[in-house]
Amino acid sequence: MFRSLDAQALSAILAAGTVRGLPAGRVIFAQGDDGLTCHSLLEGRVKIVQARPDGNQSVIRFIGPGEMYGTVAALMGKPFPADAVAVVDSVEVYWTVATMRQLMARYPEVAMGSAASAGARLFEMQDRVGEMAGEKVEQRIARTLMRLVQQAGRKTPDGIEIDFPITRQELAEMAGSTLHTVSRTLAAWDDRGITGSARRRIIVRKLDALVDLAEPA
Amino acid sequence: MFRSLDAQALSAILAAGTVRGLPAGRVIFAQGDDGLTCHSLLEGRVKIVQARPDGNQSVIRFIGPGEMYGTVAALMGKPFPADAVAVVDSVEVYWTVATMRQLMARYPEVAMGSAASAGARLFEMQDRVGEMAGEKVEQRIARTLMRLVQQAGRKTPDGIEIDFPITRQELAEMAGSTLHTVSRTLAAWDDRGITGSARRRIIVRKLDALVDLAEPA
DNA sequence: CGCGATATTGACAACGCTCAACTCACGTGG
DNA sequence: CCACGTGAGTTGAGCGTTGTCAATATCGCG
Repeated sequence: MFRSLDAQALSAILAAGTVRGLPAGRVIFAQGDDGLTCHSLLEGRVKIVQARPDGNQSVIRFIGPGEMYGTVAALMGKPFPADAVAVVDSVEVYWTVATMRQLMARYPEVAMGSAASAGARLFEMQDRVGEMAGEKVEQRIARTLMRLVQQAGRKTPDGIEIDFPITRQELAEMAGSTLHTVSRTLAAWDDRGITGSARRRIIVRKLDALVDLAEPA
Repeated sequence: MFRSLDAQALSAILAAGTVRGLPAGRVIFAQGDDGLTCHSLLEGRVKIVQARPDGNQSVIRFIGPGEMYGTVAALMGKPFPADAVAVVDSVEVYWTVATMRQLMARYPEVAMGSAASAGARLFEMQDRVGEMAGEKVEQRIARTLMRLVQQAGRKTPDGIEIDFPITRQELAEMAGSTLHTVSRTLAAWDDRGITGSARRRIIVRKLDALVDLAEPA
């Protein structure tokens, strides 16, 4: 989202905020907190998690380097609707809302960029609502994996690997299922050579097969 | 979203677009069409429906008077991600993207307003993803009804009525279920005096009971 | 008046969740 | 260096919720 800015503007923008390291597991902001800061990830991986009244939680999305988070809530003056947690050691910049508003006024690209990213996420969420509505669990897991591949896939000689550690539990919370079903499903896919999974690591070996699984009959 | 504009600006904005009537059932734009127009509803009710590959469809949301639709896709230069269909005879204004951009430049309130509404919808969709992930059907139907009450509730001596005709099929497509289950559920609620439903009409008699149903044990 | 759209209801099957027991990998501390 | 504990993953059995199939009832509109 900062791609269209020249180096000078970029460093000015960075200088206006605060850069800090985040150890794995660190809670960056919590659901219900007043949205007073805008964040952008420089390095690592952050998950956005929504706690539900019944005690379960659902992973809304993973944030990668270059992406913004917490920004929409902050700009709207609303409380954060979810937690943000670093899943690996990471580095982020954050700004106060006031600063972000000034930056947006001074560099319209920043405003444009975050509007575009909010729009893209809106579409993604609408798609997900549609998917969760009618599809079977296996298809939802397949789609979830496909999204992860797109957002965090790293090519290896063996296939495409999700480039951060993810548990079956988390995958289940994204797909709207349980870690048991995810475990069984992945085991079956591993047997068929579609994926290769180990402790907190997943490799997709046959992306086309995964696409087939996502599209029903 | 036009609330903060004075009368003069408002009529200029209206004059820049085209006003037209929409008979019930009319398709305003279709999923996959290039997003070349921005729309706002003046009167009536429009549903946004996403067709899924398996042939089923899911109702993303209902649009009421004063709300914009199709705008995010148009501004991003993307195809519309869903159909828009008038559910009752309605009246809308629409603008070309180019015109909308000029209006946004001239009246920043317009830009602000649509950003805010996009943000609100993003939150709503995130909530829905969370809900669909773990909740049981009855809870999802309850939440769906609550949303409809908020968006299109009209007070009557008997309770709060959804002010446009809605089928059980549509309710099912919003809640991610089947019309059969919705029918059974509504029948049970009717018996308990929580709702009163008739052909294409739903009245909520005990909103608090509905809220209880939405929150699991 | 008749047909299509909408809704109701029952029987049945199955998908996937819940509960439960167990294995395995890894890191930590004695 | 090994024992232990904890977090992650696997696997099995049983059952409930909910979708599928099917038949019928009702309402409205043309």
